[in-house]
Amino acid sequence: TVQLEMKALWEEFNQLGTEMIVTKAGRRMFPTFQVKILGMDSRADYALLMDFVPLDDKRYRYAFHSSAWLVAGRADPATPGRVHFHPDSPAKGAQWMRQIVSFDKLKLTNNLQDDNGHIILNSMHRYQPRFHVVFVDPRRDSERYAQENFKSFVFAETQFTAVTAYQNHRITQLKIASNPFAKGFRESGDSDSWTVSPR
Amino acid sequence: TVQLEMKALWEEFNQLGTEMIVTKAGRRMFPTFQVKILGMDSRADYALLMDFVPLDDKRYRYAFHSSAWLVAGRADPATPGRVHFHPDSPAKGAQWMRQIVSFDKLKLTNNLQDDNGHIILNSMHRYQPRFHVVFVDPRRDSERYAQENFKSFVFAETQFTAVTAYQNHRITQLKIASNPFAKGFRESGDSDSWTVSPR
DNA sequence: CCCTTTTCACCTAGGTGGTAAGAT
DNA sequence: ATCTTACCACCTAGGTGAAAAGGG
Repeated sequence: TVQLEMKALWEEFNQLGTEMIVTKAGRRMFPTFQVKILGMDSRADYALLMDFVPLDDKRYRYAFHSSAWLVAGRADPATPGRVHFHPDSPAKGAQWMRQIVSFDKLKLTNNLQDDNGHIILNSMHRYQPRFHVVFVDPRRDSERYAQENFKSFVFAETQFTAVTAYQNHRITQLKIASNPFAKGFRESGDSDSWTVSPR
Repeated sequence: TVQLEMKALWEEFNQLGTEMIVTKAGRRMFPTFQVKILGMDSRADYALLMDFVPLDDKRYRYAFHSSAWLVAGRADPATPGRVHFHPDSPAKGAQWMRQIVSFDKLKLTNNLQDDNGHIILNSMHRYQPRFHVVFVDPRRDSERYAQENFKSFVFAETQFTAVTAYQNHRITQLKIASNPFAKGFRESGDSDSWTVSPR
């Protein structure tokens, strides 16, 4: 079983309509996708990875006057469907379960020619992150058991719209309030209410 | 075979008598111990690690007037003989050989009660870093082959004296001139001659 | 008009030796 | 006297959204 970390924060973003910045150089996600894993075989090897699937076949635009996302037509041509392996992969179940697994090295880009292994997404499109656990099968013909050695997890509250600049100002405000790296844009209270516990 | 990186810099320090700071919280080495590895089995698993052995059974003090290290008696009681595994261990030979292997997470401490897995050394004592390659033997009774699955490398130019504060001012100057993190203490030329290539 | 790119000040996070005070 | 500790200003390295400029 897998538990999503910072679930309350994800839900707060999701309620407003989460946006994630994509840049040419690659931008991290915030909130960071982090999970707590239980029930692995401590001594077996696993690889952990993520990918992103389109939530629909549409392109969106943001109507500022009504503060709402509108369908703006059919989706652009699909981007190369990349996968991000957690850099500690492969590792023993015991190591994965020891602490929260954080995908903070994952970056999103809109550069179709990206050469850094980042996840390529279309801006103004909606995506659903997926998390996959692959059991590294020691058997010779392990390919044949690919299905049973593969488990996927989807958390609906992590879906988002890719953007090159934030559209919904309330999303911007929540990012500034909750991401430590954006502290420079906080004006007032600074209530610390969303200070993220380290690692 | 194993090649020591930044060999010229190590030799320049060694000629003056290298000193490495030890602190309660742990201090990195500078220069960083880095090696290029050749001749591994690309598909086999290896663990890479370092340890530190006393160069002699003596305690030293520094005579400022003569700018020389003098023997100050017998060594203090030996510290716990710890080992530092490279954090990427274990990994395939191909991955180790792909690029320079850097032990930049290794830290030296004088705290006998250290709880962070750092290397514990006695200040004012001389040490020789050692580098070890362990072949992860897939055989069941691999312990019996420990000897043949183990290779050690010693570079005499990396030996040093552990200190809590620099003694030889020329060592201080060379550290300031060659360590990017000490750039704040450079006064003049800033010739960039010792700028270290990244990673 | 709508969206993207570039640059920037302002942060987090952590590695430097200097310095002065502390310890033995 | 000799060595150690704690704190500091000053760096490296890199993650933020704002703002202005760029592109179709």
